Amino acid sequence: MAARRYWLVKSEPESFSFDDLLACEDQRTAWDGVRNYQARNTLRDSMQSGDGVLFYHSNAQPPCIVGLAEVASGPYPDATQFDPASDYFDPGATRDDPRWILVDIRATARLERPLELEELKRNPKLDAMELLRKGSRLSVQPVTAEQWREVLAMAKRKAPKPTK
DNA sequence: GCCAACGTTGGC
DNA sequence: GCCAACGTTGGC
Repeated sequence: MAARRYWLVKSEPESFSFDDLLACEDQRTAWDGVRNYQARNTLRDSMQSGDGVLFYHSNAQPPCIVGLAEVASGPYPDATQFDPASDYFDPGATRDDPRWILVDIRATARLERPLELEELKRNPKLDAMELLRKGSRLSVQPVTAEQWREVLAMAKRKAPKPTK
């Protein structure tokens, strides 16, 4: 059995928040709507059931990591690509040759406190995190085991004093 | 609302 | 294959 891996997924809380995930039956949902090839390849080729997931709120005030989740299925086709009524409909995709793949995500725990982007940026141990790279827009991205541990450790520490 | 950084599209 | 135009993401 392969070692557990770690990931970060972004979601705009206005469209789907961590609370929305907690409200789902079994706290799980199909992580649909990803329409970026690099993110698709990660979902399809690398994510495995049981992997750890950091749940990040983008376009939020402030943007922050709010919770933990896990990959709860293997990869399978995103049904929204076949649905003409969906915003995610892709006329170029067919059931025989699906273009977009997803996995299920299940919430496991809310963080002790939200970790704001600003605070993450100030932690030198997270310098190499994909989320913090300038211009990074990937909505599904890898996290190293060290980064995962550091994020969890930060959440257990007290919030830093505001700097402004 | 602005805009930098990317990704995609399509003419050539 | 190049690259300009356009669309999207997402912090600020």
